[in-house]
Amino acid sequence: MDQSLFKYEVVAEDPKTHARAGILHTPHGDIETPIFMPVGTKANVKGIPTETVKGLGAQIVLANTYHLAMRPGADTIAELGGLHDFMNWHGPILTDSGGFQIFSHSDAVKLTDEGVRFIATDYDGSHVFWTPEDNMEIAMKLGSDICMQLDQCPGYPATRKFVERAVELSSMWAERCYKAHTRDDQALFGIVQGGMHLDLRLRSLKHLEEVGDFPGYGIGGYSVGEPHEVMFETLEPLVSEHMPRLKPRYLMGVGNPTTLVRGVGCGIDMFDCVLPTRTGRMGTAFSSTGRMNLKNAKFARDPRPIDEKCTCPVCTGGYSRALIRHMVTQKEMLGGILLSQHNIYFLLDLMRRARQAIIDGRYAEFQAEWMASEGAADF
RNA sequence: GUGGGUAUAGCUCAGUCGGCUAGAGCGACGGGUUGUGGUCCCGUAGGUCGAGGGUUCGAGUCCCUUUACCCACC
Repeated sequence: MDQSLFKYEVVAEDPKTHARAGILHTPHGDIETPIFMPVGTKANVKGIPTETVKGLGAQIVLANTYHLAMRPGADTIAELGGLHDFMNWHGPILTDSGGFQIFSHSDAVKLTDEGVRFIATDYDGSHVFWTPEDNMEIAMKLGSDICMQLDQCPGYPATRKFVERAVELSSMWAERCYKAHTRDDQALFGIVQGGMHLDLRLRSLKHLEEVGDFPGYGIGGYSVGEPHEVMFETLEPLVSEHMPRLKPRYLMGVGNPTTLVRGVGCGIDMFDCVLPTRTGRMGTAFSSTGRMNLKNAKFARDPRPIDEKCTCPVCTGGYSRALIRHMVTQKEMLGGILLSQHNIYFLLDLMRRARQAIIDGRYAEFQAEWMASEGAADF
């Protein structure tokens, strides 16, 4: 990999917290951090056209190696010019490896040191065996700007022994991914595991640093069922005291608005989460006054926008709570689409404001204001 | 008018030989969802079993009367 294509610059550091603002360069554009990355697992952010995703302010989107390898297949995408052309998104793309699917499909997965065998029960039930090398080959065919190593993500609760083995396996796979990954215009991030044990987290990080010079680090295995305080007990010291300053830090799969604000305070640069789109499709909206369930009867005759303080296209576009409630309860697809857009904008805007606060040197105040606000109450 | 059928939750319907506090799906109401197995998951409310009488230890269930609706035939 050509490190010069993926330079990470720290633009500002907050004096009182560990928050920092940065720029991550990629071959398809620069990313201003901290950033929220909308999830587009199967080559689209569910329900939202790419130009709209861009219009909401997204700078980078996710896609998923496991799902795209199953359908339509890595060769098909490569033949069509790669993932950017295929999904009609010409900005930066990050692909997850399929490590999370080892966790979420755990009853249809066989894990060995050599690799992972998936039973594709969500497709046609066929059996697929992947080594870390196979996984890198797929990622390189897809051609995302950033790909993630294959890893094992333990759930919660988990025994220390189980988490320890996941760290060992993920470290071994990190080394194999690192050696197999040869594409210059694509960055490979290692992933720190270790569950809720700080010493295992540090061991995992140390392994990765011994493997090679990763251009960035994912932090996986959080938000898998543990209470938020349990997460921050180890996340805060891990990130603020031990992770290299000049590498981007990506907290995988997180999360809700409050966790993002606190995560930035710990020094996290990148987040992704299905929460805004999944809960949006089911009728939930983020707002400055907290979580809203648009299915609630109290919105049936409410002419106001979802969030009166929100400047997103949905809230400024004339869509009332009453209409959105009607669409969601009647299972009209536009309801979930509009809520997904609003929720994505909400997190993107939150991170934009967080970045400005860091640049202004007042992130501690920003975080305190958020934590005291109604918006933080429900999360 | 005659014969037959139906009537149970807001809706569509189960309910065994008469036997515990009458169920389901949908709908309503509320909650959930964290590197997308998601039109998904969990919970709550809601009944004079058309009405009246009878048999029975016990009736949504059996008998009689009655009302409404449906079908067929005059």
